[in-house]
Amino acid sequence: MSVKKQSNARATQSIRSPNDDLNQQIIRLLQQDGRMAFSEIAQQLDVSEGTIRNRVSGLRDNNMLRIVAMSDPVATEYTTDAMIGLNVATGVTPRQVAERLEKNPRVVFILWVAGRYDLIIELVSDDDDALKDFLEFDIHASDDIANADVMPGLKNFKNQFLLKQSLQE
Amino acid sequence: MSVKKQSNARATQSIRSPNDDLNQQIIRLLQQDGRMAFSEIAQQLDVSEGTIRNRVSGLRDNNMLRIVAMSDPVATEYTTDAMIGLNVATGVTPRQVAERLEKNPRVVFILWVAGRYDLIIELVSDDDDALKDFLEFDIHASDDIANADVMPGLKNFKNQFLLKQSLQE
DNA sequence: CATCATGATACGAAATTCGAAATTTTCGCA
DNA sequence: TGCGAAAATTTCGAATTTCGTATCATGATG
Repeated sequence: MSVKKQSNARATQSIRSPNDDLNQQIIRLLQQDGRMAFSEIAQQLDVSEGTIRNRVSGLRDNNMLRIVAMSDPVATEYTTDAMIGLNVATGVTPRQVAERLEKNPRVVFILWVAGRYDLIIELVSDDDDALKDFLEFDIHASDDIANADVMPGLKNFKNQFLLKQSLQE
Repeated sequence: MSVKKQSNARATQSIRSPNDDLNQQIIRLLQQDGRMAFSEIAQQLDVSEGTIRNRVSGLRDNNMLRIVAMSDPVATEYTTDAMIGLNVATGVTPRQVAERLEKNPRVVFILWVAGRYDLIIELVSDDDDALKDFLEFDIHASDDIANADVMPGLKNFKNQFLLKQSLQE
């Protein structure tokens, strides 16, 4: 399957956790069952329960991991969704624009990229005016954006974070 | 009299959902924290712990509820992350391409869009060759893609999980 | 080499979950 | 309206898990 680098004490010194591979394995188990007992995870991964507890709470505190319930109807019904490719105005950094847009709760994803655009963002909402409002107030009303390519979502085929995650069963 | 849509003794009865409002409230709480203790849920909703336990296991058994961990791959792994805008070849539908790419576990997001591209996908991985391999085997080796704009991720400013309910916190 | 910091572990106490039986509620039906 | 069966809820002691905290191991630092 994957590469499985066990003791790669190299650059994987992540944001705030050593031994990243353990975190990945914990996450992998919790992705299958978000309620799996820490003690069982510990047993499967051959470490102590306290370690699992510390790791999980650490990951959660840093918003790197979220354990939530999803009910199929709800999860499948978020739709009005658009990807927007942005080019920032001259003299403005992508970071500055990102920090402004970040505050909008409908913007759920902001990635600084190289290539045709400077930023790619994802906009979701449950009401049809959201896109219009966003364009009006967050894009056109600001002079830090030179160009915005709006690509309305038509159908979401895959989103690792939404259900469907049940693979490998 | 009562409009509540309380116990619709129709087909929904057999599954296991009498008092639907209670299920909704349970789900609402678990959407905020998938690990909330049954006893605490019970306390908040003023029913017994056993009821919560029965409801949750019933919902889960019937695949009406899923409790999973979601991790931000970019935050948890040290990954290369790319957004790729795709245009499908003539005579091919975005759906067909999506169904092919969907199988690749490194593709975590596939959205059919209107606009400059047909599909926008997100690729994550834990090693640097992944992008090259993906382009080689999944893009160039296939004749269903007319164009691919690769935009390597530079920095992820925001990646909020795309759950409707997370908007209302 | 001592010290400090960080993470892992150990362990008793508190809390939670579990299984199963008892109780209550629901609902069809005469 | 009342009865009985089925379903849902509650109860409760035991098993399990989680939690708080102290201790240990490992590096980094001066």
